[in-house]
Amino acid sequence: MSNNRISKSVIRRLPRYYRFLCELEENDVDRVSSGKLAEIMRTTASQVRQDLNCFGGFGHQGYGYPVTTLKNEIIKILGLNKNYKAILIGAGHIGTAIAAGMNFSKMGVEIVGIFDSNNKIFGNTINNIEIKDINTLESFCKENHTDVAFLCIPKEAAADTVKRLYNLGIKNFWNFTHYDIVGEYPDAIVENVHLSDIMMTLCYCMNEGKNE
Amino acid sequence: MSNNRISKSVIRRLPRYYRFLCELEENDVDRVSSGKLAEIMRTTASQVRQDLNCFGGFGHQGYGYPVTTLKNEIIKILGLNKNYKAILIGAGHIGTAIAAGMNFSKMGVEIVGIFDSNNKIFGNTINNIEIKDINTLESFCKENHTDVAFLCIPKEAAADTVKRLYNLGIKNFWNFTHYDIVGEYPDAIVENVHLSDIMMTLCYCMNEGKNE
DNA sequence: TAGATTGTTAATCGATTAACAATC
DNA sequence: TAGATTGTTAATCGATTAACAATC
Repeated sequence: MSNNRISKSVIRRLPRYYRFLCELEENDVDRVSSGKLAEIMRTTASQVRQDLNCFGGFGHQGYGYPVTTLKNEIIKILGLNKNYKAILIGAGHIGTAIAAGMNFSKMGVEIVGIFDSNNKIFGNTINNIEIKDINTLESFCKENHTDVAFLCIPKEAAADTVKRLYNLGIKNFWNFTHYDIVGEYPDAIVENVHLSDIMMTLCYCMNEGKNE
Repeated sequence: MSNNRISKSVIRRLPRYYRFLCELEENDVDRVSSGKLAEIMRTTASQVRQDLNCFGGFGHQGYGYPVTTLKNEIIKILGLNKNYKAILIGAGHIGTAIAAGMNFSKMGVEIVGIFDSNNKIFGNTINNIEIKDINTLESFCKENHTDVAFLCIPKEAAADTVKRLYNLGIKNFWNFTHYDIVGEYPDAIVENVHLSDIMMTLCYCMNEGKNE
């Protein structure tokens, strides 16, 4: 797995390759050409070959790519076999949706703790995971290995919470707030999901061309 | 508002400009230079000026950009003043989180209907909006103008639902499913949110560099 | 073998950054 | 006026696409 700086554009496409390869596998397709994969992905055969070649020669000339092998390689490349432990902070609407609605086991990720500041919901469970007092965060993390934190809290609470997490050695974040984690902690690894930004982009696109 | 094809990269940054300009306005800052804005946005002054100039000369040499004016221009550019009417399909975890947790009025968007196929929740409300039987979709849309649909349903239901919506003349989608709307309807305007893809990208980044 | 299809290099395209004259 | 800062053009950088020799 030669890892000489893969661009973010390539990485962002990997989950899509993974999804489509899973579908092909389910349909008992055992090989696929870059052309066919490109068609499914709505891109070019060139891009498919360039992308996959970042990680090694998984294809065979005249044959294409073996579906299952390639799928398994992408699992390893993405690290879906790593069994990451996650904690979720903020059991509000979005936090609950994430914890209850997503299939993390498919990605080798496990939510091991859920925290909130609202004492009315302490002890409630989401998917059999108890909601704990955010004040017990430090003691929990000292006893339970944690790889990544999902931030589903109001923006006002974010700076303080991230500081506490960072001080506990947690540097990986899935951030649903508008707090700029990387601005404050340049070595943090962050994926931001700014739903309202995406909604506004959609507003633009709906509006586009309709201006005179 | 000269609209000769603005690139998607620029559009995706507009909501961030908007957010930071709102913050500046709240702090009673009345002007800002491209350099200062770049610092806040963690980009370059060059990019800020290039971006803003796509839409016209909002700045003044030697002075910078007037915060409130610029903010209001971006509202118009994004179309946050259009009062779009949305319907939400699927009142499960993510649908509920979207309907209950987001501040759409800030973006000039209003959810006017929520639909689901589960008769156990018909009549329940989210933010005072009643959950209706998906079978009443057609009659509802014929009586109520609808600009955009939020798709928060399982993938299996997506193809059929999108077909019904498309046939009702709805071509704008906020898509939380993995169904490929544009593949099927090339003239549809779609923003996809693939949360599991983002999570996998984060897995990669957490994994990165840790491979020998 | 002939046909298919890869891996990889070269060409193109687009986005970002730098530079600087214009001007408030 | 001098200093600041824009608007805009040119240079650079990166990502995508095209082309083709290698080879299964």
